[in-house]
Amino acid sequence: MTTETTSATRPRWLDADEQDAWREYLRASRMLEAVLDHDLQAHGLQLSEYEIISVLSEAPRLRLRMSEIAELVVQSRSRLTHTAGRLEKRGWVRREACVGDRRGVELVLTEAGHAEIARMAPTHVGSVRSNLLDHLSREDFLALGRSMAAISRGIQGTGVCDEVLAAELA
Amino acid sequence: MTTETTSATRPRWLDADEQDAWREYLRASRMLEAVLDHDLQAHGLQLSEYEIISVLSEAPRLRLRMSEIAELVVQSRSRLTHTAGRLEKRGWVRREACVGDRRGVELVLTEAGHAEIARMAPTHVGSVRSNLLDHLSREDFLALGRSMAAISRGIQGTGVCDEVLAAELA
DNA sequence: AGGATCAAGTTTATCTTTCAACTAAAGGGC
DNA sequence: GCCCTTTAGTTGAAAGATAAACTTGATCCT
Repeated sequence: MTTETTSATRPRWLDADEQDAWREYLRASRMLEAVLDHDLQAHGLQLSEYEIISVLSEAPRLRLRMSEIAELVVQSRSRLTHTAGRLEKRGWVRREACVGDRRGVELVLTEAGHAEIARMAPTHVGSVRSNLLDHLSREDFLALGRSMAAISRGIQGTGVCDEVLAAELA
Repeated sequence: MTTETTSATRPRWLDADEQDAWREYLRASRMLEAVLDHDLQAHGLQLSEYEIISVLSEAPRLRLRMSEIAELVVQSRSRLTHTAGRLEKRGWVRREACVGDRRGVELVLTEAGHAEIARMAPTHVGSVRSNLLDHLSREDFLALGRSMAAISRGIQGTGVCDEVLAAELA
């Protein structure tokens, strides 16, 4: 029996089809990121900044703890601290002390921030549509979503994230 | 006159399923990037650097023009210039004048570079496997590849890339 | 041929991200 | 209560990415 472990052991190569698929994934994901980001730049904002105010806008009292945001948008805590600082400087977001936990900080969406996201959501959605949805059937798109969900569950399950996220969310 | 382009006009929102799929996509793609990048760091190299020497290693005479590389790996020319400089400093890559076009520069994989990629390919493939392939059936994975291919074709087709890549590959 | 235009790469300054070190507050365990 | 470990978040310096200006060489047009 050839030992079958998960990661580095016996790294049998990808076959031609798998390799193509992987290439396409990498290429398309980069293009998508570039084009979505570009479209948001019209509003002077990057995708990763947009994501932050977007999750805030859907949170219960328009507020979330830093660590929750970091987890949701997959950014390191450090990066989030810096980015939040920038958003705060523009007045779209405000820091507040956390009630139960005096170490904690909550990020709150301001009025201005709320107005801002309302203003750019249409553009962004249009952009997601024209660069992603429009090129796939609804079924293919939903299947894509399911596959990606399986991947993120898988990554979280491997314990790899114990290392990475320990580093990533340091 | 209100200028009517494809993207921003009539931005009907995504329905709940579409929205979930989009979220999952974004989240998983970020996690994947983080985890693959992390695994390569063990060899002191980022994914975007690996991609460059990887495409070189598969090119006809282990060499490609800067602009071709930029196109293949979806990086701006400027970024590639900087990154190539770093790789050159490590001795994995070398710049050579381009024969037919005196403006051109070819990036050539050195012996050391070739050895290096041989050394880390197993790790990387293992990482792609354990973080991506292992969580999907072969069919789902190939379907993912097809969908992503459709997306990149779609993005290139919109003419959006006329703006973006003009900017992106500036 | 001669000038305008365009394409390939690089450069420099600026902005963003990462990395490692740090402060401060919770949680245990005893 | 006290010490030890863990968690939350920040900081500052270094590394990397972006943007715009720039150089040089090709092309096109007449």
